[in-house]
Amino acid sequence: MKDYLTIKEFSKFSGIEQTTLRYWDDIGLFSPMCRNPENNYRYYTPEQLISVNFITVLSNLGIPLKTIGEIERQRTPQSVVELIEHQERLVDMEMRKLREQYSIIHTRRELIKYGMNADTSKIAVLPKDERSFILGPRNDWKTGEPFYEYFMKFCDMADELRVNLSFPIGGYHEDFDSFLRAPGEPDFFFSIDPTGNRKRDAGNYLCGYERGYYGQLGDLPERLATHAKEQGLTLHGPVYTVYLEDEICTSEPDQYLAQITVAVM
Amino acid sequence: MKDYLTIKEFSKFSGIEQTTLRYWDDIGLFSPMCRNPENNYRYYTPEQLISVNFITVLSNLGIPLKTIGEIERQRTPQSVVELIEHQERLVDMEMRKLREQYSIIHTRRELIKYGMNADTSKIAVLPKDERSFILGPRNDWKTGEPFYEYFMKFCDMADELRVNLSFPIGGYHEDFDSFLRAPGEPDFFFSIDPTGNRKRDAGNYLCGYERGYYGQLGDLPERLATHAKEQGLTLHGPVYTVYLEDEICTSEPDQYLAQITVAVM
DNA sequence: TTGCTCCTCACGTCACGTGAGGTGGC
DNA sequence: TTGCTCCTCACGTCACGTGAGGTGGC
Repeated sequence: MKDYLTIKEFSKFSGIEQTTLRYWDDIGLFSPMCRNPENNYRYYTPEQLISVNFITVLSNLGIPLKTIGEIERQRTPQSVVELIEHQERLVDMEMRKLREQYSIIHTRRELIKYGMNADTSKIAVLPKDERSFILGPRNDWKTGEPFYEYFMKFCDMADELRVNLSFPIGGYHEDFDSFLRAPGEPDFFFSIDPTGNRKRDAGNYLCGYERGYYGQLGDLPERLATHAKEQGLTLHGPVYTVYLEDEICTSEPDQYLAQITVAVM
Repeated sequence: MKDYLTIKEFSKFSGIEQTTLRYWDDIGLFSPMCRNPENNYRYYTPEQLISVNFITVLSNLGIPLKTIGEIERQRTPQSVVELIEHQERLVDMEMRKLREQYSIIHTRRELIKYGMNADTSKIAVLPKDERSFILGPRNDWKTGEPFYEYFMKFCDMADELRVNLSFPIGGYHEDFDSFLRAPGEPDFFFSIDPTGNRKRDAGNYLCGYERGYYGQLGDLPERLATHAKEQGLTLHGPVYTVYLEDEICTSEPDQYLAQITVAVM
């Protein structure tokens, strides 16, 4: 005949830690129905197993305990419905955020894995899947202004462009000539965001790699040009520069891995 | 010609608070490229805008800063891929949890709203949609053993039954006779979980309400029986007892709102 | 006596947030 | 002088977690 539960029992049935129950008691959020006056033991009722659950839910949803206490004190069906509707919207936003975080690390992983498995020593024509991205504003390169000025402009516009800067960022030259003229000065930056409005179409791409710090492509541009000429390839459309391995997966800046892709007819 | 960014500028471009940047510097997680020796001002490079992003992502995913620091120090493409794969699984679990929390508050809201809009003064036959639930173990009522003994058994088995106790819980009588014999002693408890394996079918249900504390149904059982007899209704299948308003939305236990439903032929 | 459960303090933790008081260049 | 940015140091916050030291019933 158990009409009261000790803190241990209550903890077991509710799944809430004893320290948490004591803390909730201390701050006046949720207290045992009574105490043993002799030894001050806490005694909970089985009914409290039900009422504690809503606190757990609200707490899991990230609502501060103080707020939960205030809600509890003045709850009515109407106010609880409004609270829940508000929380439903917040959970919805949280889910969107999580999906985006997932997408970011997933995209990152794909790039790194591609780099790990690629034969980075040679230039080749390879089939590529469609990939979405978001294009930034045009970079008007002026002599003297350094690279990062343009990159920071891109960062500064991220909010407006609805770009999350945590997605990998690449360089976009309008055509191969533009790339050859200034490989380190892309006409645009782009964010490799799978929900982006632009697409690099599926198809065959001339593809080359070079290890080194940002913008240090060595003789890769010339090698790509020579390869295209020798093989009689017609290059068309934009040139994409993407770093498959960068500061995220290596601490040696001269080991970053750049990938250049440009569509062949 | 900005080759260095002040903490204010870096904060603006990266979206990270100045206090956070100082804290990350203090704990050695992420420090400015250099300091002004005279006034100790922090100076960041534009490249750091890129490298800080991954820290933000990992932190957003809930990885402790200490762990992020350890990862950073020994990162290789291989280890980062493994880390990301691990995180993808965690994000997946987090999304499941969020969906469940959403489902819990959504179910709660539906019940409360139903109670608020219902005409609780009269018994009526109403069409009901299909509803899923999870049935607990059978309660073998013995004289002397109080209600909560059985309820606690249900709580105790929650883990095995894959029942999340935060979903609303109801009473289930196998048939109307069983309900009439002992309205406060359901043959089973059930959890109103939309992903449950059992279903209360869509169809017409005799439906009555009563305000009062758990199990205090007053003369509702007899009123239901009388109504069914007068209207020539044949009741079949289980009787569901659900509290549409309970301690979650009111602080007055005698104002809880019970709803009884049983299918009519 | 031993083992177990409970108690109350007090202090630690994590990732910052918030002043307080002071500097330095225009 | 005023306004602005930056600094350090110290203390606060939130929701607990972790002992330390002590009680009480079988």
